Amino acid sequence: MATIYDVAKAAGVSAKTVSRVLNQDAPVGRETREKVEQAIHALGYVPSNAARMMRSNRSGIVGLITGAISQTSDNPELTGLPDLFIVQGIQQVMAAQKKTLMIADTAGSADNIPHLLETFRQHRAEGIIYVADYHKQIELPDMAKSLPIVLANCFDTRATPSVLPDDKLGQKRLVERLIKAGHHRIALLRLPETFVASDLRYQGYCDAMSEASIPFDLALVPSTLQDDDPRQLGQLTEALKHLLNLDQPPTVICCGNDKMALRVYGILRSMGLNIPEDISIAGYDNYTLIAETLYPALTTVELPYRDMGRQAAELILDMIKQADHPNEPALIQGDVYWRSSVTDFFTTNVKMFQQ
Amino acid sequence: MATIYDVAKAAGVSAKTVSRVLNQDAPVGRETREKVEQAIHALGYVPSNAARMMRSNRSGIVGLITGAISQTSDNPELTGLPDLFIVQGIQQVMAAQKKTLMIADTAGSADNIPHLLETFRQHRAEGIIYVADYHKQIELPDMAKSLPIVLANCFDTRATPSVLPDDKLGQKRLVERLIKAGHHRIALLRLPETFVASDLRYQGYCDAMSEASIPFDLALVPSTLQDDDPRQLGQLTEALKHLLNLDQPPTVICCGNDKMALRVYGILRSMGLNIPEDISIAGYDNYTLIAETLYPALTTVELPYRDMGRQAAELILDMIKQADHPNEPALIQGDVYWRSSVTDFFTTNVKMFQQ
DNA sequence: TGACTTAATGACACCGATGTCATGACACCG
DNA sequence: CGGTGTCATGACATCGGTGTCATTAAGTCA
Repeated sequence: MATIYDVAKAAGVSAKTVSRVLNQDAPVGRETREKVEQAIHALGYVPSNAARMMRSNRSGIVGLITGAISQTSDNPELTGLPDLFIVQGIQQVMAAQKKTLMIADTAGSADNIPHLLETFRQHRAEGIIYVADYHKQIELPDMAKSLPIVLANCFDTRATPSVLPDDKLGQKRLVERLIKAGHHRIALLRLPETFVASDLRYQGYCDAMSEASIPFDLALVPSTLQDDDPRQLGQLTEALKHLLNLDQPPTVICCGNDKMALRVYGILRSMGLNIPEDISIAGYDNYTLIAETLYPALTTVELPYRDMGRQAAELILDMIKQADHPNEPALIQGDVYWRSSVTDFFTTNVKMFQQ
Repeated sequence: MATIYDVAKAAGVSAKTVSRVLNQDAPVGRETREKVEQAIHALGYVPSNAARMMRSNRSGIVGLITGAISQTSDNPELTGLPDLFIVQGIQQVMAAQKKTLMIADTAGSADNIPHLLETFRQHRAEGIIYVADYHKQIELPDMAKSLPIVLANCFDTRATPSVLPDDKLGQKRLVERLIKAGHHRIALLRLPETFVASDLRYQGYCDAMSEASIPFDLALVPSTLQDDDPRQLGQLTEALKHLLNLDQPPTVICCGNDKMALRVYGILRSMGLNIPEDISIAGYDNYTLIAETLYPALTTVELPYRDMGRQAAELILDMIKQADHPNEPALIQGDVYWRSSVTDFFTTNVKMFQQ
């Protein structure tokens, strides 16, 4: 591969002049510039990042640790790779800032993290973003303290800067919207309690109900589900039967996530019920593959992954520039996507065949 | 950040000796080694990849170009991010070989590719893998020729080494398995013709039917579908009505992919039909989020993404070592996943509630 | 017209590792 | 006891860029 000296020789100038042409950091004569540019083109010269880095001591590299690539199989309930959208948001910001994103993954085991950090250090990464596959608490090894670090979709006990989805507000907004559509008997099928989001969304549900002065009814919130798949189907069926057999059955069921909603669709239909004529269904996540493909399309709340990614990226870039960092997690809001799986009692026009 | 000289000074030895301890490429006295190791630990020293790279001229970096991170929205039919599994397979191999994977994405536009290649060159990437989001033909800029390159999930007209899913064989195996289960009237709902896979799978279907001496019936293969979402639902409904109204209706319908199968579930149920009692359904892709979550779980063919990734990674590493490269695309087989959406007429035990 | 600025360019050191070569201390062999 | 080989270590050059400083020529101002 050609070096700057090869270019210099070919153009009949000094290496430093070639450097000036490349970086435009000092005036270069028109003719000289053209000669140099020709030589660069002719030789197919591309400057070596390594050499640049050595001199400047700035790598322009931001490290990203995720289990997204090599899927974490510890929780089969959530193997949807949605966290990839976070990576996408990060990538967008990094590309715009001409930073290089170096992605490493945990291969499903947190034990690999120290090794990944080591690799990032070797490459002189300027900061690190850790992305979790779902909203959860984590604990990073001490080693991670020497570099600016941002957590996305997770948090720890040391107040490491983090970016999180606002699950509480999201569920609250959904329920508010359901109430506005004329629903009063609103059921909530919670995620397993092991998920941080489970409790936050429950709080959001309670807040919305209480602000609308609808008395809380525990019968509408069956106990949380187990997360191992084979049993969930049976539990779901039980929970649904329970809800449907109430004196005042719900008019709408909020599912813990879109995947659960997909299951609920199947079970309800096997019971001979139509959605949304007999009962309305809402999800959470706005996992579009499910939410938009289901028939009828699913009303749900977005998990604002891309936004979270962008925020996390901007945060780490700020922290790299100034060693400053926020103390509170950034909560990112997700919108309600209103689709045809929920009846709006105040809209006569019930669309049957619309996506 | 500490340098090798800092370590040398702290340990009272020369930089070269520290280097020897690090690389274990020459004998070092026991005592000296311990002093050096202590100094490394005390200073938190991590060797600079950039400096190493300059000397050795080997970066250990493999570049990866994909639209997976920033989703390609040009084909909303397939926005499932499945190609991420390919990246996962690649990552596995690279990590095992201690190579660093540098991931860049096209941000949805092929125009960015030259810029990405430039960046990889600056980092002195030793080879490049291009990953497509679905099986398709592509055309890379000429620029790409100077570096070893492997295409995954796509191919070009210049016989660039590539790794592809064996769509023909996959569909053939599925149909063979259906026939073995007692099905003779097998319908195929094809993907839009714009997809390479559409035709290959059609061929696989025909091969299996003809090898089983089942006469080909065009009525069982309605014309391919359009790929714009809103119209597809209507078309699907039409196609299904057509199939169900035949004198000899199919006992099983093969859908172009799992997502289409998800739609078909919804439509058939709204017609009052039960799966698989009234009609069996099969998909393609083994998109587990759909295939395993659907009720009943979906029989489908795996798109062997992880394997393709691994193959592509091993191929590029071979090409880096020896400038050798294969002329024929590597076709990767995917298994049939037999689940409860298809009736097996030779098995009395029809499981109803099993995933 | 002399002092001073600005443009245009090159010589040289330096960033942090490692390859090459040299050196001194022993051990072993005949 | 001198020659040869291995161990243990250091001095120094080198990889490919860029920062610093020097130099020359040309233009500007009082």
